[in-house]
Amino acid sequence: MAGKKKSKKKKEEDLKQKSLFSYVESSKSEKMGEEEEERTLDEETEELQDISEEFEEDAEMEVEVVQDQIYGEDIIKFKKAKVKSPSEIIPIPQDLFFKGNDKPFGLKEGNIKLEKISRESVTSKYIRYLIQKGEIVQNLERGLLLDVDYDGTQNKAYCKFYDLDTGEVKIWIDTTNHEPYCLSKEPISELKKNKELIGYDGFQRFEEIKRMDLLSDKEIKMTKIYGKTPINIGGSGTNIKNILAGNDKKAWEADIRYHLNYIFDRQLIPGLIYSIENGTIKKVKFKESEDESKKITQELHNLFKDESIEIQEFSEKFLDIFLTPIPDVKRMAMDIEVNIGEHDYRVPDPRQAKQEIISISFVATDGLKRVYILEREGFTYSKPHKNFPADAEVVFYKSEKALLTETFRILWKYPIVITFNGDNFDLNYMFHRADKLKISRDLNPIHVKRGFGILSKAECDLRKGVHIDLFNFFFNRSISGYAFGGAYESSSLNAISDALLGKEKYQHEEEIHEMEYNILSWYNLKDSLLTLELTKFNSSLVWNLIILLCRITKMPIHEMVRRQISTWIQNIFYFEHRRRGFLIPRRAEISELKKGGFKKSVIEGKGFQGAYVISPVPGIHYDVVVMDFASLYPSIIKEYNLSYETVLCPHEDCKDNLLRNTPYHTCTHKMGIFAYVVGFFRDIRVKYFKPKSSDKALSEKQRNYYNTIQQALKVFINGSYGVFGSQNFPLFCLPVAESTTSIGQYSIKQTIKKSEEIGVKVLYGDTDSVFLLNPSKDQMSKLSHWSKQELDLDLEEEKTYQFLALSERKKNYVGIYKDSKYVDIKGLVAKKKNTPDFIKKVFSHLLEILKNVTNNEEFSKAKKEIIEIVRDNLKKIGKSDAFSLEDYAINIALQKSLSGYDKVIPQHVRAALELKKATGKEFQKGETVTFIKTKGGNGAKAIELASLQDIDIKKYKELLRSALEQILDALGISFDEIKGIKKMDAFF
DNA sequence: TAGAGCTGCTTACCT
DNA sequence: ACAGGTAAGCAGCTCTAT
Repeated sequence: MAGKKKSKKKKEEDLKQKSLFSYVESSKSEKMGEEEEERTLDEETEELQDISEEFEEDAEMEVEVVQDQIYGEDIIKFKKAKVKSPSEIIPIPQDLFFKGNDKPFGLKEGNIKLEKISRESVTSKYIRYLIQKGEIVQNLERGLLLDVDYDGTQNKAYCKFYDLDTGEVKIWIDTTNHEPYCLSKEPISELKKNKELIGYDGFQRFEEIKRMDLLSDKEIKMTKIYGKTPINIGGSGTNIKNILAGNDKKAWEADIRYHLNYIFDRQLIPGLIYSIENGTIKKVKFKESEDESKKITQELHNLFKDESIEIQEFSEKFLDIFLTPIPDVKRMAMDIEVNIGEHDYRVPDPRQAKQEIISISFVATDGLKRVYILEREGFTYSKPHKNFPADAEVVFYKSEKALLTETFRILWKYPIVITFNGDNFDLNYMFHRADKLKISRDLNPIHVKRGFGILSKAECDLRKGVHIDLFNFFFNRSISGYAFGGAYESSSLNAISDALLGKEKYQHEEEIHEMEYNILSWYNLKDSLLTLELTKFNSSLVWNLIILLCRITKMPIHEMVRRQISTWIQNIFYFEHRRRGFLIPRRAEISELKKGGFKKSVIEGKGFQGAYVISPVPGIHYDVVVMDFASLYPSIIKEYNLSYETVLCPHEDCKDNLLRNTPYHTCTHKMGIFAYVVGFFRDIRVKYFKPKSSDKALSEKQRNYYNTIQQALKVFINGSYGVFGSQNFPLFCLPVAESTTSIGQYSIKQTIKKSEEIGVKVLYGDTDSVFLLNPSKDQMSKLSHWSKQELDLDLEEEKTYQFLALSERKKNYVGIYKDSKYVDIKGLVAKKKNTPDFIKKVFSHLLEILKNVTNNEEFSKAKKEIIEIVRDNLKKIGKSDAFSLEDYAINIALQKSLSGYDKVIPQHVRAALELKKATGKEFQKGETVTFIKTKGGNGAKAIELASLQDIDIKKYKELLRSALEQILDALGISFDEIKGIKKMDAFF
């Protein structure tokens, strides 16, 4: 039955900490401790049939199913296919075969003749086709702006709108005559003397403009230098930027990609609704109900009425962004299966596209459920798999070319196509495979571009529609970390793409190329079902999140889903600069003016000093209250007016406005751009959307929506400090980063002082928290008030431990929550994913005992039991009947490719190299190696090659010892003491 | 020449 | 192309006692 093996008790604390996404965390932790039973195909598939109902009512379940996919632990087990004699082969019923379709599609539709243009991109050709056909949209009532890009052939920006009335994508080309440009501080008269510039082919003309220069806090005259095309401005080779640089002059805003520049200049907001009238686009004020939006507008006005003018003005600009409902759009998920040979461990190279595509599945929001299957020799089909949905259809093809062609027909039809890893695999593969099969490019809907980012080798767009690769989105560090609570961090990225091909880890089961049609079709369809479901669950949470993030970042969807938080934040600030007529500074300008570096980092080689960690008071403590500063760094940035232009501002009268614990001053005239943007996000989340998201007076749908907004905001709030502190951030300003952490250090240190003054002992603390020994309500509120008064920061009660074990180690402790008895483990070896299971088992046994301890008497009792357990387990190591080989396994991730280890070769790398040599298995960056510590040889052996006799008993005893010492230390038990008892036992 | 002692590399964690 | 601080194990080296 669906999910029967998973217990559904949720940890109260998880709920509190992770809000909506807590179920991800809890399902993961439940998985950890459990033995993974083998689920049969039946169980799995029954689950899927119920998926749609389940997703409505049971959030926990959905993600479990999804998790299997993400983790590459797709648990489907198949029986090995039997080899059949020819008489056993039943032919496929004729009516299941594709019957042909002559209707033209793609660029073949209509009788359009296009002249050849060499080196033209496939999208550019499509746009020429639309122009010729008269299908560039001139009038549109309500269009959701999805994408903005640049088209080389037209030399113009173009937009993709989702027509809310027809569900189609409409393409609009800029009609405002926007041109590429960069800026110079030289006057036109001076620039005219530059023969190279004037004579340059790509140069267009000059224009005098004014910009506010934040660094000098003055309005300055500048020259706008127009180029013919974006590549004439920046990029590589000869261009205006380089010509200026060659003459020792600088160009401003020359590195902004054209389509983004276009968005900034036109102040377009992707994700909002626009209308087009006779070629002119206009933002639609979208108001479902006048009263409702008026009320919210009023509430938000009141919220910010005491804030700075900068925040008030900025908040106005976000009304639309938050108030406009997010339309649920028509979309289709798809997935392909490729015929991979036996014993082939490599992921097929999409650019080569050597193997045939044997199956493609489609699932769409309009009810489409379909699988296209290629007929191959030796396979039979009598009826669908018993779990194959009744409303899904299978179509067989005699040729791969027809199969792919018909796939393209569907791809042209849907406005939004969802894949999981389609950039690097599915779409990329189909594009190149189509070339191989000599399918006309005019029918091919895919546009393969060069990729960027950590893992993207390619970016696959659609010429007409929009492609969203969920792999990119889900593995964005901020999305996985802040929005989904780090739930799938432990999975290697490569394992997921492998899981989609369904081969890795399933060597013992039937492989894809051996599957009968009924199994293959169901297997293939299931992936698309899940992929679409990923965008649909929780009232389209993920889709809503994607659109909200587009609106907040002002990035086109194709770019937003593929970029990291630093680019998102950069874009927000560029857009804001342009909105207010601020000059976007050059990176070097900031660093020359504001050098910083007043304190060295604790860690050698880091850019600046970070947080302060209080040395713990070792021992057992009861009734410990943890208080912490609510979003410490963002609060500091807002309250202390930290921004690249305000810290060390040029005004004489600000020079004595020193920031605490730093040699820097900050501006008293205006609020800095970092300060008001981060401040606004923080305030509106904490004071408005977070309370709304749990407001019982609202409908569930509304609460869900507000929760999505507060979750999206959290991404920016939590990510902002890290981005500001990154040397690669174009607006990086060392004194800002230093001031943030330095004021943080000051705040926590003053808090310790104050606590002790009012008679509360501080046991420990890290960055933004203090662990207080049994404080009274009165003492806590005193501390809170003092913090607000003296530090301008909110110090709040976070949690209470009935029991807390501290060792002398920082970032290392075990606490048990007072009410829920939830065991909170931080940093201990036993918690780390590279610790062998048998150690984790012993450890959790100890914790079970500690759970009930509330005072010293109970503790002494527990102590005796613990000594007993440790002694017992030490003896068991290496005994054949005690632990299994898997219990000794150590998992370590490869942070680099195998060849990248040139300084030292760690054990896990040696184990991987040995396994590669023995079996040919490839390891990629990010993948996890599972190995056993062995006597002699390498000292390590991949689990695939090891047996129980190989284990190094001495090493494992050592490991158990050091893991347990972390907690035994705190309990006041010495390991030697335990060993001593063992000896005495042996004596008597 | 084995082993002690050290430094630096590597990974995983905490906030 | 988000930050710094901490713990732990090991690789690889030099030095030293034998």
